[in-house]
Amino acid sequence: MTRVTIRHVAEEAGYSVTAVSRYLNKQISLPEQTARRIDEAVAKLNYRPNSLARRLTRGKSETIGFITSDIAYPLFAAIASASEAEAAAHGYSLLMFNSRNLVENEISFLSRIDDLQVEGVLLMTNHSDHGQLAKKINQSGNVVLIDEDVPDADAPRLFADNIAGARIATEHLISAGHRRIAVIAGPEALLSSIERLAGFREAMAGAGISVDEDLILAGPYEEITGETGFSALIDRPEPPTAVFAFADMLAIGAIKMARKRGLKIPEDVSLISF
Amino acid sequence: MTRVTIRHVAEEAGYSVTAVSRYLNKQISLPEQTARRIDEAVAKLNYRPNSLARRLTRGKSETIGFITSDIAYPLFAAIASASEAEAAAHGYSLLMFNSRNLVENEISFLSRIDDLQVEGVLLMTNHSDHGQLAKKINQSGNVVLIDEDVPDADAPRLFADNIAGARIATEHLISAGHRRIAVIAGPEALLSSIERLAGFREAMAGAGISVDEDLILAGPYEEITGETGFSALIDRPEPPTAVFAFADMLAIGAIKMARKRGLKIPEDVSLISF
DNA sequence: GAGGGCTAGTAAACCGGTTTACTGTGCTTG
DNA sequence: CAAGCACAGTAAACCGGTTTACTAGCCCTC
Repeated sequence: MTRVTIRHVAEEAGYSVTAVSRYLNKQISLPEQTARRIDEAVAKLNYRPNSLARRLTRGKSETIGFITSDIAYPLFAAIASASEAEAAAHGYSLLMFNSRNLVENEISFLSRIDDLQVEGVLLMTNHSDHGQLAKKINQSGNVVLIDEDVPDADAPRLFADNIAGARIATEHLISAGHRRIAVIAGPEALLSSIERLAGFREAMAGAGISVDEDLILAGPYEEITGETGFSALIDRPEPPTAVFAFADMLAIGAIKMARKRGLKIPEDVSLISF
Repeated sequence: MTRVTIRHVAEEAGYSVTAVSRYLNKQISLPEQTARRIDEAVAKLNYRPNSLARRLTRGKSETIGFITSDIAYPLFAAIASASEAEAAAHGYSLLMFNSRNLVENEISFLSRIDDLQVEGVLLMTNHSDHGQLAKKINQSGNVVLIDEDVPDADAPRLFADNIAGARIATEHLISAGHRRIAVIAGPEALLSSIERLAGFREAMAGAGISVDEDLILAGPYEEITGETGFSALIDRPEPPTAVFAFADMLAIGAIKMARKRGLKIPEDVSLISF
């Protein structure tokens, strides 16, 4: 079963390759009879253009890269789903990469812009950058930063409203009567964590509650941070009555630890997550 | 900024394109000095081979398709993450497609095997098939069925142990003292749902408990099925004390409905999910 | 000193499309 | 009735790699 190429179609139809190519790409209009003979040849041979060849000549891959630390994180999976739908609507496909939160992986994935594997990249990083990533982004171009910032990168950005979101979450806990509210935050240098913390402080200040700095813990956006953070908070002499986790993975870790230690949510301690 | 091609490198190094190509692909060993001059030319021009061109000549795309109904479903996201990791370890990439559970989308995505966009496909379907899908799979080849079967398809398969899993889940509920156990199942024609139901019945029979057929509801693996199913079960004259949801999406729907109706899990009714 | 074999390369065809530049024919039109 | 133009279609170059088949020079050996 050798592949059917456009040359086979041309031969079958009795026209030149050029005519077939241009007709199939609708760049030329041919008399009805000619068109029909080409259509028939295509149908008879079941011709499907080799998309690799087309992309090579066109210089476009009709593919967009999608880089997250791990697509198994629910937020990223949701963004992936929505992005793929929009890409598909424009005839594009999404190429998925999991960086495992390593800068070198992110950079090597971004290189695929250079070798034309992808036309652009949606980048959701999850750690702070010391310049390498920004440099690569500026070199390659066609990168969009989603959810998390890369300082000094020259790229469009699309972020959640972290400040307002955190304020609303905090206000919800306050209005439920909580005063001792703990925070399990993300990495200290990350925009999302900084902004969410700002929103939290804003809400606390607005309610006239002073923030107990000992109740603010930070760490990577991973389950283990939620587990150890929750444990540490509960062990304090004056434990919090509510915990605000800055990400779902942190909340999941906290829930697991609560169960392990026999604490019930929300009876024993309230939990809210961004 | 025109692209740097292998011809530029050859010229810069003072050797033929052939030599450069073969050297870079390690198909030839050259004297140290020659090798160095090529390396230097590559470095100086910052040459990156055009992967589209390479794929065209090699006839391989080093890409695998990954088709789910929606990658936002946690199970699929987890499988995607693991698959991508394994693919990356072999130098392959994963192209993501969300079929929205429509056969025609699955079929059109599978066609990308035909036009060489992907070398193979991991297919997780979520509905029963009336032959079209199986036909397409058999035509294209290089499809692996994951999580859910397509009858009559000639393809390798990788499924969860649905029977044993459902049996264990059911036994867990029974050992916790439950006798009136309800089931919110998946689509009746789907292998996963059929097998899980078999596992459930096995466990019930093993414990000598008769199954109340009115407590077995079925529907698509979507939140709404969980919501309406849970509601219907609760409204029965003799409601169940425990509910076994055959998928996470069903359980999420059930939890939402429980909250809406003021019922607590597990105080008022137990819930377990496959 | 002719033949064999190795080294260090090279020219040209090829992958399967797209695109540019061009041709031959017939119909208008001044 | 010759110039101009539209129509229908084509040959060949091109995209940027890989691969096949081949050569020129050198050393070794019988």
